[in-house]
Amino acid sequence: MSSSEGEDNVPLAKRRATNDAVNGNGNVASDDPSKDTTNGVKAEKASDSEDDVPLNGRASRAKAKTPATNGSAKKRTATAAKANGTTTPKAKRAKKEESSETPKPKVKKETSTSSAKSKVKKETPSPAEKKKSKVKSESPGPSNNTGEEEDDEEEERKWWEDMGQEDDTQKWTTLEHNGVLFPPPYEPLPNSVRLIYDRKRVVLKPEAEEVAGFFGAMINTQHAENVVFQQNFFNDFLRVLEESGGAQTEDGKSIELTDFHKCDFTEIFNHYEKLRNQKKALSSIEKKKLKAERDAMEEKYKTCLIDGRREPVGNFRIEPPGLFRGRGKHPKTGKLKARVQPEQVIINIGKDAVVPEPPEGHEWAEVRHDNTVTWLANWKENINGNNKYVLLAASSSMKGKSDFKKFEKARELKKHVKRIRADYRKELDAQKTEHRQRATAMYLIDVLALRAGGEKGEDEADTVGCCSLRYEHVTLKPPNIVVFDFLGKDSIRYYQEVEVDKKVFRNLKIFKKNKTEGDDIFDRLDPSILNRHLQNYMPGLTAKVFRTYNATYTMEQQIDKIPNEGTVGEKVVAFNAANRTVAILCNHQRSVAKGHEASVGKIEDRLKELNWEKTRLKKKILQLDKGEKKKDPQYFEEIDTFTKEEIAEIQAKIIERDQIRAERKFQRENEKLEAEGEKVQGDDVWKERQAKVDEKAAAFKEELKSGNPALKNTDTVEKLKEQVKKLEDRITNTSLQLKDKEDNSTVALSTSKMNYIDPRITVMFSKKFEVPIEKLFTKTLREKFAWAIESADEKWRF
DNA sequence: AGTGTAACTTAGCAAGGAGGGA
DNA sequence: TCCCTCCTTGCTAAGTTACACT
Repeated sequence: MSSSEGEDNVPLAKRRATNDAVNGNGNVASDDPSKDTTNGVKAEKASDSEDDVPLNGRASRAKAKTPATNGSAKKRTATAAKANGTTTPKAKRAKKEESSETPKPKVKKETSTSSAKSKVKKETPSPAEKKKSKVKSESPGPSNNTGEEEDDEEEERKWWEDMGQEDDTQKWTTLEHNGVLFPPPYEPLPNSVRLIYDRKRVVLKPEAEEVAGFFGAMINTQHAENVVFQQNFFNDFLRVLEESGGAQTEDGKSIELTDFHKCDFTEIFNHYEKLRNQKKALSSIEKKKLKAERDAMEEKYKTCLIDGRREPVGNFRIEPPGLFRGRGKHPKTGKLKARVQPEQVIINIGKDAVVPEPPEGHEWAEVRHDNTVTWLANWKENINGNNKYVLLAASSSMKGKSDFKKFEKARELKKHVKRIRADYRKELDAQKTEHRQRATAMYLIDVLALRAGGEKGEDEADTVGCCSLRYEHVTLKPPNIVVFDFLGKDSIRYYQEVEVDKKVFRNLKIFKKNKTEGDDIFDRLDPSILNRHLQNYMPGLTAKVFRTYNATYTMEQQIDKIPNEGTVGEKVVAFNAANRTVAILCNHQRSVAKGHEASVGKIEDRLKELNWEKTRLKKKILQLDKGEKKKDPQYFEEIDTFTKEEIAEIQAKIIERDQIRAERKFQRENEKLEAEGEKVQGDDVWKERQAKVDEKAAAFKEELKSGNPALKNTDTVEKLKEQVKKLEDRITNTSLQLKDKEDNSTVALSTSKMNYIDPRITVMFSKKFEVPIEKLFTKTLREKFAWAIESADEKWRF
């Protein structure tokens, strides 16, 4: 709604990220800097120019306060909000709670369902409440839900119409669900399939065999070639082997396994490969039937009831055991990810709901009734000790609300960004190193969209973000070019040569002084310090909000540049180009698809061919009328661009292709005839076909010699010119396609579309440019962003 | 004040299915 | 019509951030 008032933002210069990602298989693509197409980047976004907002007491106070302050976050939040004049929902709540008798529920472990419930009920009798009681009466048995109440759906889904006054410490009032789905038990291999060790087939207990199977099934992947992965797998395998009583040869002698390289998994691999193929080979009817069976069995897990509304559950499946596929140089990659037992799983559910039954003979670790969290179940994973959660699906109102809030927060930042930028510009000169570092980091986060960059442990992959940048990640090229080269989240390489503000350059130089490889550049800074500082400007402001803000802002700028003309297809391409700018800003890469090079090569060949065909047409024109050349010499300039060798090559390719096509066609026709019980075509037919190909080849040869294509007697100058035109269209189209393919080969558009670009921008584009939303959002995305599709119009502004 | 952890959000990859061109 | 490509979908790893704890 807030119309773009300000040019407070110079659009980001185009940058080109490198494709040198780690491919997720632990192989850091060995650096080949020559490959890095690096364009210098001008980074000057936060120009203090025309700063009409008075830098009033607020800013200076915030600044003065920050260093000394160690008051509670709550206090600061309230102050900031007050100073702000804008009473955000959060601030309102804070005020409310201060005055209300009940202190803010400090709930973490113990459940305050009842107290929190009653409190909220008194304060906000929301529409959802009313519905709740209504549905409640309809569905008596909590957990035998099969998704009936379809009637009041439209009503249900419009949570976005009354956003803003909800309590976000309490996530639900009633919650019913059917728990989680465990993976099927291990099915031992048939006796014909064994691990082979030192050329001997060995017998394993199912426990050990399962682990060997995990590896065996993936020996064709990159993981299996990673030495760390092999080591970690083998250690865990040996441990399980020992625990299960060791291995025997087939004649019953016990055998000790000690050397990974003596293991031969081919039998196991072939077995699983066979199963995969069998599954693939099923008829579509059988596949459908199996799917229907699976769906029926999973039905009850797919939804839950929250405050009486039926909501989709996301990952209700407990993660199956396997080998941990840590990314990049993760030290634990390949370790055994153990099977999760019900005894490890905590169920979170409403107090009055029926608790789902654990699998026969088992029990849940705990049944909890914590309404301050959104998860339905959780367990601790054994590799890193992380918690895994069963959460609602992206299309649920719970996720929708939090998405909505995320984007609203980014929009809120728009109001403050000018001042924040002015401040960190000024603070680039601060006396205190801490402040100078903070300002420099803010610059990087704002301009380059870096992540916050928290500290990481020894037992994780060595990746960094802004605050954790080290000496070796930043190279300075005077006067003010900085080369960033580091592995970020997911071990994706960030490589960027950037022209930065002179002060930033100077500061980085200072921060690097007297340090060496391994030392933190920002040694006085970490995300919590940075975020604490940001809270002074705006409640809830953190480093990551800048990524959202800048992504959406950039998208809006890009869209504003698109002319509202042309076909839908052209508009979609333009939209994607805008999207790509954002993806590049956020460094969203993907590894190049396996067949990419080949398929690009194919298109290039095709282009070459088309261009050659064009020169042929023009040569034909000249044969018909030499005078044409005088009329328009430029038009005929290109006719000699191809050397004889190139032409020969192109011709050979065409003939080769024709040959293959002719053969294939002939074969297929015969197969069909045979299937229909008719007589197949004989040699004579084939000879005819072959002759045609040979004829063309001969004509080509002749043409190569003479330099002139043979004319057809239907050819006229006009017709030929028309053909040239058509060819030109095809050429433009094909090169556009090629460019798109190349541009997209290393850039992932989906991540920014899904997580960073306010969907209302896309909806605005859809409406303003009359491009159906289906062309911009997939079905899942449309479900996820239903709130945006309904609430934004063609005038919507970020 | 620093550290650890819970709770989410963000991320790229693999498999599979839909859709489009020869 | 068939194949192949491309895109979606599902999966789970890897981040961030708030907050509890000491």
